[in-house]
Amino acid sequence: MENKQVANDTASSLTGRAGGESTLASKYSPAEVEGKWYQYWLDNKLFSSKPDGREPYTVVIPPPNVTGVLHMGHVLNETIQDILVRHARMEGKNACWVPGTDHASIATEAKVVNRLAEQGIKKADLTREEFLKHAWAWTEEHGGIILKQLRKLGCSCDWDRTAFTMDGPRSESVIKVFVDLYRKGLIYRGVRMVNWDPKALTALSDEEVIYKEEHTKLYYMKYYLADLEAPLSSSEGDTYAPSAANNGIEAPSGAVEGASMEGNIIHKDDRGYYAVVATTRPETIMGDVAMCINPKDPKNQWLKGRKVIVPVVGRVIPVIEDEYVDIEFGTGCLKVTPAHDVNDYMLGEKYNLEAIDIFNDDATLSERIATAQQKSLAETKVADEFIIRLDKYVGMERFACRKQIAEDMTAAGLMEKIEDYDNKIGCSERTGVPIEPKLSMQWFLKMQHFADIALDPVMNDDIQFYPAKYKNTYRHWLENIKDWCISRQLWWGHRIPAWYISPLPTSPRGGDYPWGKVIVAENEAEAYKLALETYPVLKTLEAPSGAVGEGATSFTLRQDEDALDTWFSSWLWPISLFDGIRNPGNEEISYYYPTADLVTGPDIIFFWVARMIMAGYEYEKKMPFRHVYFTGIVRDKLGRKMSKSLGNSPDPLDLIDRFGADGVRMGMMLSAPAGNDILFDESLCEQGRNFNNKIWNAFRLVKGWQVAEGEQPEAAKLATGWFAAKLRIAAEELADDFSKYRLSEALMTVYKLFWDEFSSWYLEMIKPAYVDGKQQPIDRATYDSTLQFFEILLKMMHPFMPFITEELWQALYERQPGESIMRAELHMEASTDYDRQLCAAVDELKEIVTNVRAVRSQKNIAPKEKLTLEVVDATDLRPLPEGGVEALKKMANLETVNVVSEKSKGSASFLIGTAEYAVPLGSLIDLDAERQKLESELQRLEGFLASIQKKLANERFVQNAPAAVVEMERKKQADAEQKIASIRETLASM
RNA sequence: GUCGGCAUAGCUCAGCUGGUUAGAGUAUCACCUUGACAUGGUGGGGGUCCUUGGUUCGAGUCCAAGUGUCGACACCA
Repeated sequence: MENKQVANDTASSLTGRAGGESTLASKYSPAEVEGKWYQYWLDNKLFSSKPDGREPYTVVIPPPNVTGVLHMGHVLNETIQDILVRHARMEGKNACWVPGTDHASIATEAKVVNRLAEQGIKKADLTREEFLKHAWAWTEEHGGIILKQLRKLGCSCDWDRTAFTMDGPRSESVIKVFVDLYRKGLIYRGVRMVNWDPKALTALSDEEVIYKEEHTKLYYMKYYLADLEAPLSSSEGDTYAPSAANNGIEAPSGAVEGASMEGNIIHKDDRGYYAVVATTRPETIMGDVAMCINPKDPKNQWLKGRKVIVPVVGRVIPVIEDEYVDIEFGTGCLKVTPAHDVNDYMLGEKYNLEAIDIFNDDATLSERIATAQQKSLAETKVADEFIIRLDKYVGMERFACRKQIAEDMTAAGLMEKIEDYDNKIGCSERTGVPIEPKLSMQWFLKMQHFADIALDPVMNDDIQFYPAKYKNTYRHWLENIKDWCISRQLWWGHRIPAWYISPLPTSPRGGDYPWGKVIVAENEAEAYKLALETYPVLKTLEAPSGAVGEGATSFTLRQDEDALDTWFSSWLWPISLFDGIRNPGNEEISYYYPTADLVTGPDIIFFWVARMIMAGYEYEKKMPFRHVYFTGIVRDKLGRKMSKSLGNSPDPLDLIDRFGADGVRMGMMLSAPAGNDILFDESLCEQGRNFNNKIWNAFRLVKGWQVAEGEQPEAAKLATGWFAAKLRIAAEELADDFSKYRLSEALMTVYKLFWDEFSSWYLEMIKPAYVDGKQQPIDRATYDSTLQFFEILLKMMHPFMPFITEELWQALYERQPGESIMRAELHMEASTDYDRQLCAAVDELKEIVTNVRAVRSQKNIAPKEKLTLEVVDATDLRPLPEGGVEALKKMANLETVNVVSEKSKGSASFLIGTAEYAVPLGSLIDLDAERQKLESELQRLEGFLASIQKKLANERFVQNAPAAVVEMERKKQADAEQKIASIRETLASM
């Protein structure tokens, strides 16, 4: 409490200060500053955007799940967006960052179901309306927490535009699009094999299935020949090839004519001949309707045309032949279960096989298995030894059943063997449970049309991907596109706008009436109208008493129960946010669309990115965004994915408390090279916080100075000229980094610019001296320049660190109410050749200073002790820029800088380029150490020279290399020779 | 299995169309409680640029093969 009071005073005393003595705390305290400025930005509507004459810069947020909480992945993603948005805003663009949340159909519904379960309520006991009431309550309770958290991070979203994928305008847009696509013939309904999530009880799209490696078993089961009368071979043994060489062991009689018995692998035991089928899912034998072999499989020729008995079940099934079967896998015998495997389904279609669905929706065993068994046993006589009554499995969970049936089969002698097997199992992305392929009636979107319109713009870089490698992934998906299953057996989501025409109890039945026909329309009234138009026969029916409205007739409409896949709303996001679906061509969509940059993870390139591109071209005839920046996955510093179970995922809000939002943002960006995974390390946030502190203290220094009118010192004149040049050059580097989305490099550029160039060099060069323990005032010109530089630096840093830069920007000069660094534009002049020369000259000065400091360090000379510097063998000080001598004296703490023809005895010398400098050390000199140092330098130079000479001695180099390169080598040679001579001379004189 | 990315200092990464004996940040070591900042200052050490071959006057950079690693996609009854 007390602490806070002090800090508040600090903050308020800061604002409006114009010079004078500093009472600022020596440590920057972000907690006292960040909330204040965020509120200020909100109060002054600084995030808000309206269409105007400026160039728009639009970003739509990848909407986080409405009930989600902020995690490190969000921090990365949103920080990048905020940096881009703030940068664009400061370029003078009309930046608009639209926030919002996603209803996340399946995830949210699962959460609501769980919560209801905790209260002892089952979803099945609720009506749709009741359930939705709970879901909305949950959404309102937890919804938007994440948006609040984004404010802590400093995100400059236009909050007035906050949208939700299930709010009014977005929902209407979704429905409109569904109807439109249906009418275009791109949406259809049909029974297909889909990915069924038995926990969520819904179908999923192919993209929602993730494959997991698992250690399972491969079960080898015996399928006995149904022709029990076939004569057994006279020989013993399980496996043999009945060739002449094998003592004429006979194959079972009745083989298909012409089938070669050569190389067959035949099994038999005392029950008879059998085929072996390998499967990972023995429980699915209950749905077996055929066995399939490859007609070209030499080891299974003997099975051609036969019938086999499904073990346990006792059903007699045919052996069919199809080249789909892999001869090499298992035994080459495939059991065909059309209801429970995608490929088997295809075989079933091809050979007109029955599909026996053995599971209930929750993947427990259905009663149907028992009924089917009874039916087939009634048709065929199968000995009891092959059969187990299936009643015992009814209601059993699928994995329990698998275990049980394997045990039972082993006990009954129906199992040949069981092997360990590594398998990849398709699991639900959301619930994690293994997917059950299931035949069901679903809605699909035809994708070929969309793939056709969405491929080229990415491949020819109308839409640019960063990094570009994801173009390949994108192309691969589009070139192998499959139809999109868009219906979900869920309630939380956009309900499919399809109605089925149903008779009333009083309605006549019969072929003329369209009972069960589907009508797709935006709402029920429309559907009603459309039904009557489409099926005029409905008009002939008498309206029951009490029916109202024109054309009211004796039928009813029953709406489809299913909801749409969440992504069916997300794919419209860049359009629906500006109401482009409901109001095509409105002012907002015309102005803000296409958006500029999309920042998202590569994991949703198909779910979302590709589909937005499709919708964009379908509905706006234009790309939805110009650039896509794919972030990496945030991992811990050991490279592991962040996960709750590992406990290696820090809470972003906790990090913000400890390091400040600016510090966390910086920590994140320091480790975030575009496109690579991010190895997040808390110590980077610490580095960020330290940088904030550095900025803060530089500010304390500058604002603590007394200003006096007076001559500008030579050193300061040089420093201000140099730093102005440095800023111009840095601005160009920054612009280049931004244009390539190299944000961590841009950050590193400003980091070094501020810390090294500004704080360590510039401020030290201009800092007024202390005389008699009192700091001297600074001259007006230098002070003014310094404040200007500081302001430019703050602007450059603002996108990365919005809070501290606002705090200091406000305090740097007198500001008007409502003004903000956010809206302060940063326009820099182009750098010149002169700038570069000046920087090179100052770099040389810096090198001299560094060398003198090194001499001090090596000789243990206190920084306070003044030294002399000799410029050896020069006629004057011309190599140094104007003011350079003064700057040198100040930075290296030199008494004098002398031009000498020969350096003093007992001095430490060094070379900068070809110029030699010496620091006389008198008795402090350690000649041996000095000699050693020079000799190692000499050795290095000689090696260097040798390599150059070798190059130049090579005729082909001199002939083939560009003249400029050869010239450069010659210069290097001359320089090296000169340096060597100079060192030799020194050594000789020692 | 197919395709793609990556491999450079202890760590994380730059290094662009080949052309100084390879750079940054961080870590580390030594020294420094100076008057903005010890969340600091100054200085130092640290590399077989994964391996092998090739192209070239010249390769961290281009090509090929291999190894390791990460990812996408496909199949696996």
